[in-house]
Order: sequence, then C-alpha cells, then structure tokens
Amino acid sequence: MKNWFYLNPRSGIPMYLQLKEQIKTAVAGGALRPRDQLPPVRELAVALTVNPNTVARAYSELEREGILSAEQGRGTFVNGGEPLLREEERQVQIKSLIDKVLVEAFNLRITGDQLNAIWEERLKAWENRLQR
Amino acid sequence: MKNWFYLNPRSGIPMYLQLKEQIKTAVAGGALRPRDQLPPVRELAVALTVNPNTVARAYSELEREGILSAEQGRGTFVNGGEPLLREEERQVQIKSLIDKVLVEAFNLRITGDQLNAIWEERLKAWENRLQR
DNA sequence: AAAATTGTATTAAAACATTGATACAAATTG
DNA sequence: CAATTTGTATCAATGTTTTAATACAATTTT
Repeated sequence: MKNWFYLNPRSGIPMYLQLKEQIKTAVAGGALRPRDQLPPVRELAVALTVNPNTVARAYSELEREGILSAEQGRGTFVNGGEPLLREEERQVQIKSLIDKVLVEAFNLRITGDQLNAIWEERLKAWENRLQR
Repeated sequence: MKNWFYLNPRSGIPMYLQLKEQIKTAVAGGALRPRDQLPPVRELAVALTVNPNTVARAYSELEREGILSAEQGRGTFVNGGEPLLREEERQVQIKSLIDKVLVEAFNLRITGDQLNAIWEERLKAWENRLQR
C-alpha cells in the first residue's frame, strides 16, 4: 500500500483534496476493493510528508461520503456496505453532474455526436478496468 | 433581461460563481444567443443587490473562457465567434469532466446501464432545448 | 465637446479555507 | 493491565478568496 498516492504541494489544489480524489479514483476503478484497509493516518502522513491532520481530513470526508469506514483503534477501510443515499437521490446527484458536463460541452461547441462518442469511449474504459 | 438571474448570498457558493454558472447555462441552453447583449455591470449589480465588481468578475472570467465578449463603453455580449481552444484540447477537457462523473457514479454504486440511461435522457433534454 | 454610459483597474477589508501542533480516546496487542 | 496502535478533537497560524469602495478609461449619445 506504499507509493500508491502522490501529492504535489504546489499544484494549487489542496493536498487533502488531491488525496481524496486519488482514493475515490482507486475505489471506483477497483484498485481498492471493499474491506481493504488503508494505511494508518500517521503512516500515510509520513509517506506523503504531510501533517497527519491532512490525511485524517481526507479519510473523514470520505467516510461522510460513504466511501470509507473508520474505527478508532482498528483502522480505516473501504466501505462495502449499502450506499448512504437512496437510489433516487443518487440519480439526482449524477444528473446534476451530467448537466454540468453538458453545459461545459455545449459552451465548448462540442456537438452531441462528438459528446456521445467520448462518453462511450470513457465508459467502456472504466468498465474494462472494473472487470479485472 | 431582468429577473433572469438569482443570487443566494447564503448558499455557500460565491455569488460571482453562481452568476457565471447561470450565464453559462443560459448560453448552453440557447436562452442567450450569440450577439445578445447582457445587462450593464452596474444595472445587473443593482438588480442583484451586489457590488458591481461581483458582476464584473463574472463577466470577465466568462470572457477569458471565450463565452462572452466585452468592450469598454459598448457593453458585454454573448460571443458567437470561434472557440478559444483547439478541437483536441476541448475534447481533453470534456474527457476529464466525464471521468469525474464516472468516478462519482461508480462510488455511488450506479451501474453502467443506469448511467447510460441517465446520460441519454439528459443529452436529449438539452438537444431539445437547443432546437427551440 | 460635454455628458452619459459602459467596462476596467487598484486597493483594502472581511470572510473563509488549509495546514499544522498538540492533546484526547477507543481498540488491539503482548 | 500496560503499552501500542489507531482514529478524533481543539485550537491557532497562515494563506487564499471573495467582496466592496473607489477611481480610471473608452465609447456613445446629446
């Protein structure tokens, strides 16, 4: 579990957000699976040369989002249980994200057809990654 | 052009961003068309009970993004000309947005099929809006 | 050409966010 | 049951962002 994450202190993106993003991506892509344990806050903090609070913040926000599950004394794990939100709420959330993509795309003068092509390509890329 | 935009000072989202978002959405959906004039900075600032700088910031950032076009003394208009970025760069940008949607979706345990259904629905909704 | 209309620039105050130092608390291990 | 391992809480310092006050500059109107 070492060398999995990499933080750039000068990227302009807060380090706790960089870490959150990398964990989310690892979980979504299947590199981290349900019940996998993440490195202890202090260990990862040392590895990333960052304050333990920074790692703790990433972990606890991901716990609030239902992606991780932390227990004092035991550790932090990838959450395999039920999603926090009801089906409908989850779909509402994704719809609003998709609408944002569509707004950006049309403002970039990308056509519906081009968009569809990109969508299919990316979705397939992720689905392949998941099967492994 | 009155009553088109609405700002909530206590939403937690900066007001200039709320305004940007609303303008982008209006342009993407065809409610604002190329060459349409936006309200003058001061006029909109009064209507939204906000400092003129706040409106000016939204306008100028949208100009940087190639969505609006402002001329001192004349006004601010929806930009109909060529996109700022090359085809390839625009596609890269959208790909990365789509990847973010996919990461969120998989973390919300939304399946590829459900996702595709939502995608099609939203894309059609926007395409209909544009035809009008 | 003066007045009005419009966007732009500068600067400062206030609000907010990020990171770090340090201490606390629960569970596990020996 | 003491020591260790792990997450959590509090608080302060620093940095960044947002908003506002005010003045400037270009174009259009009268």
